[in-house]
Amino acid sequence: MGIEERKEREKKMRRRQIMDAAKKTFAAKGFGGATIEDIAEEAEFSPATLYLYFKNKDELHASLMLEMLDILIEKMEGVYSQDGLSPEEKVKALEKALYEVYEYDTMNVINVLRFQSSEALRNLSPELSSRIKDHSRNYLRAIAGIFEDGMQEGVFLERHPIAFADIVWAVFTGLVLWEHTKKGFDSSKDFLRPTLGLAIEIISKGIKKN
Amino acid sequence: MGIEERKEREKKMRRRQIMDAAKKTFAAKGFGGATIEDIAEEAEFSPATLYLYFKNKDELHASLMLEMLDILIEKMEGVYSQDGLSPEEKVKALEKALYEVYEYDTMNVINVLRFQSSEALRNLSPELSSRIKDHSRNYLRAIAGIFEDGMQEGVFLERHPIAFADIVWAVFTGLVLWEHTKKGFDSSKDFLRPTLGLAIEIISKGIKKN
Amino acid sequence: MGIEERKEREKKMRRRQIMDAAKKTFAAKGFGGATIEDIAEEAEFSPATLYLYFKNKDELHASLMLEMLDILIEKMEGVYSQDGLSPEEKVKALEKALYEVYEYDTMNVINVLRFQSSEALRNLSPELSSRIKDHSRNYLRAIAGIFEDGMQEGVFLERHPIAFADIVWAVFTGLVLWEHTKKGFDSSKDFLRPTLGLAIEIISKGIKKN
Amino acid sequence: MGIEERKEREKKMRRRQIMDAAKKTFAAKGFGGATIEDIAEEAEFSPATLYLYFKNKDELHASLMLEMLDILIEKMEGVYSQDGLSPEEKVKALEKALYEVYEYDTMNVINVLRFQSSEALRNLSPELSSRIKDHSRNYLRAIAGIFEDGMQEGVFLERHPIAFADIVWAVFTGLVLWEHTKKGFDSSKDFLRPTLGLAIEIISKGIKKN
DNA sequence: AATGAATGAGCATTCATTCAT
DNA sequence: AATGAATGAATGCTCATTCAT
Repeated sequence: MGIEERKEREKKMRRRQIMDAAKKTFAAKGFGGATIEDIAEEAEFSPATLYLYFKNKDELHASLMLEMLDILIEKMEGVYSQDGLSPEEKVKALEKALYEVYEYDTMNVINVLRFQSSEALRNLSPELSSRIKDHSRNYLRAIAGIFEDGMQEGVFLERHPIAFADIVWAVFTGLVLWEHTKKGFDSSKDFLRPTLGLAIEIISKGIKKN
Repeated sequence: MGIEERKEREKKMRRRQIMDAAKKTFAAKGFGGATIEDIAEEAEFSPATLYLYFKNKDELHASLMLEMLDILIEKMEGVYSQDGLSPEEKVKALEKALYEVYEYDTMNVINVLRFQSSEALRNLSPELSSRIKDHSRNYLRAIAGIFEDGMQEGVFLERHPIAFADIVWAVFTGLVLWEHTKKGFDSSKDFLRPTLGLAIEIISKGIKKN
Repeated sequence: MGIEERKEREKKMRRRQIMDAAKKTFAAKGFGGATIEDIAEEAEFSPATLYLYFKNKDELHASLMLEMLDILIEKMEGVYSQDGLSPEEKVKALEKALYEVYEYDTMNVINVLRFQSSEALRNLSPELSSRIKDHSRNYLRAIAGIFEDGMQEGVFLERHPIAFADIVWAVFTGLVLWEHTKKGFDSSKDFLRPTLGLAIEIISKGIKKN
Repeated sequence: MGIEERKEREKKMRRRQIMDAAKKTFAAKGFGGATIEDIAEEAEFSPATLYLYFKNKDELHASLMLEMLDILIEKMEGVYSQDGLSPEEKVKALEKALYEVYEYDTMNVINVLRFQSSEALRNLSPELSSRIKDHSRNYLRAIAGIFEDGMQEGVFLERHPIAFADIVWAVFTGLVLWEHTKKGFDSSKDFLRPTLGLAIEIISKGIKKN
C-alpha cells in the first residue's frame, strides 16, 4: 500500500504542477490567450498529458477558480467565526482578509473575477457550474453572517443580509477589476489598498444603525 | 441637396442597423462567441458589408462601448451640474441615473462592463484604447465633482474625490456583473435595483462628515 | 459630329488616365498587391468606373502590357529596317533600343516581364492571350530578321534565326529581372546598362561566322 | 534507438511527402493559385498537419526553393572545381549542368525562377530572404570563378567576372521562362535544350580573348 | 503513464465585380 | 457617364482535443 500511496501522492503532485503552470500562464496571457500547449510547456508535460489530469481547458481553469474560492471561503468564515470581535470589527477585518487574498495571488484573483463576470461561465459543464455556484454561496453566506449578527445586536441597519454581502463583494470585485483596468491605461501605481480601505470605512459608517 | 441628405440619413440608419444587430449578438453570445457572420445575419447584410461601416470587429464593438460611455458621461454630468441639488441629493440622483442607464440598454451595459474588465482590452488599437480611456476619465470626473463639492461645503469626509468616484463606479459595475452572474446561476429575479439602492444609501450615510 | 469627336476624345483621355494610374500603382505594389480601388483612387475615379473602360483587372493589366509590347515592336522594327546599318551594327543598336525601352518606363517593363513569366498568363481570356502572343511574335521576328540578314550576308553563324532572337530576348528579360532581384537584396546600384552591354558584346563576337 | 531512428525517418518522409505535394501543386497552379488545402489534399494530410512541418505557406515554398538552389550550387561548384578541364570546357560543362538541373525537376525549376522574379519575394521574412540571398550568391560565385580562371589564364576577355556570371544566369533563367511561356502559347515542343546550347556556344566564342 | 502525431471545426478579413440609381 | 453600395467567394491559420503506440 506504500506503493499505492506514493502513486497517489505523485499524481497529486503532477496535478499541482499543472495547476501552477496554468495559473502562471493564465495570468500572463489571459484565459483566451493561453493555449493548452503554452500551459503544457510551462508544466513540462506534453499537451496530451494535461488531459489525463483535467477533462478539458475549462475544467482546468475552473479548478484554479475553485481553489481560489476555497481560500476565500476559508478567509471569510475565519473572519465570521473569529471570537471576541464585534460586528463592526469584523467588517474591518473583512477588508484585511480580502486584501490579503488579493495580495497573496493577485493575478489569479483577477483571473477568477474576470472569469466570473465573463461569458465563458455559461459554457461550463452543469456540474462545474453548480460547484462554483455552491462555493460562491458559501463565502457570501459567511459575509452575510457578519451583518446578520450586527443586526441582531442592533448595531447595523436592518436590511437583507445577503444584499449587504453582495455589496461588499461587488465593491471588492469592482475595485479590483477597475483598478486593474486603470493600471492598464496608465500603468500608474496600485491604488487598491487605500481605495478598498476607504470603501470599507464608508460602508462601516454607513451601515450603522444611527 | 435633399438627395444628399437622404443618402446621409440612410447611411446612418444602416450603421445603426448594424450596431443594433451587433449589440444583440454580443449580448447573446459575448464578444468572443459572436462571429461577424452572426452579426451580419442579424443585421440582414453580408459580412463584407459590415466592413464598409466598421474597420473590424474591434471597432464595431468599441463603437457600442463608446456610445454607452457617452450616455454615461451625459448622465453623470447632468447629475453633477443639476442646479438646486445639494451634494447629498446628487449622490442619490446618481443612483437613479446609473440605474436608468442600465435599464435603458441592459445588455449593452453588461457587454461594456464585461469588456472593460476583460483581457480583450489590451488588444485594442492604441487609438481606440485612448478614446475609451478619455471617456472613462470624463464620467469619473463628473462623479468626483459631486464629492468635491460636498467636501467644499463641508458635508462630506475629506478624501481624494477620485477615490470616491472609483468606489461608486466599482459598486455599480460590481453589482451589475455580480447580479447578472447570480441570475445565470439561479435565473432568479433581478435584484439590482434594491441592492444598488441600498449601496448608495450606505455610501450616502457613510460619507457624511459626522 | 464635333460633339461626337469630342466625346470620343474624352473617352480616350479617361482611358489613358486610368492606364497611367494603373501603371503607377502596379509599379508601386505589383499586380497582386494593387487593388482596383487603389488604382481607381489614383485615377480619381470610382472603382465601378474602371469597369466602363476595362472588362476586368486582367484586361487592364494586359492593355498596359500590349502598349509596352507595341513600343518594343516599333523599336525592334525600327532597328531592323534602319538603312545603312550592317547586321553587326544592328545588333549593337538592339542593345541601345532595348535599354531605351527599359529606361523610358522601367517599372512598366519590369511588370510586363514579370507578368510574362508568371502563372497569371494562363488566366487570361483566349482573345487577350492570342493578342499578346501575336505581339510577341512580331518583335521576335524583327530581331530574328536582323540575324537572318546577317546570315544571308554570310557574316553570322548559320542557325535558326528565331533561336538567336530567343537568346537576345532571354538575355534582356533575364538580366532585367535578375538585376532587379539583386537590387531588392542589396539595394545596390543598377548594373543593367553595363551588363547588358557586355552581353551584347559577347553575343556579337560569338555570333560571327569565324 | 532503433525506434528513435525509425521515427526520425518517418518524420522526414512525411516532410518529403508534403514537399513533393507542394512542388506538384505549385507547379500546377502557381504559388498564388495553390491553396494550402490543395497541397494538403495532394499530400493526403489535413491542412493543419502541414503546419506541423512548415511554419507557413511561405516557408514551405521557400524550402522548395532552397532545395533547388542547393542542387544548383552543388552542380555549379562541381563544374567549377572539376579537375582537368580548361575554362572553355567548363563553360561548356555549365550548359550541361544547368540543363540537367532543369531536366531533373523541371516544374520546380520553373517555380523557383518565377518566384525569384516575382513581387512575392519582398513579402518574405528577412531571415528567409537572406538565406535565399546567400544561396544565390554562392552559385553565382561558382560560375564567376570559372570566368575568373579563364581570365587569369589569359583566354577570356578581361571583364568583371560577376557580370559574366550574371549573363549566364540571365540567359538560363530567361530562356527557361521564355520557352515555357511560348509553350503555353503554342504547346509546341521544348526548344530549351538546343537554344541553351546555342546560347552557350555563342557565349563561349564571344568571350574568347581574340 | 505519457506523448507524438493528426485533425476538425472555426473565423476574420479582402477584393474583384455588379447594379440600381 | 458615373458611382455608392453591396456581396459572394475565397483562404491562411489556430487550437482544443483525440488516439495509437
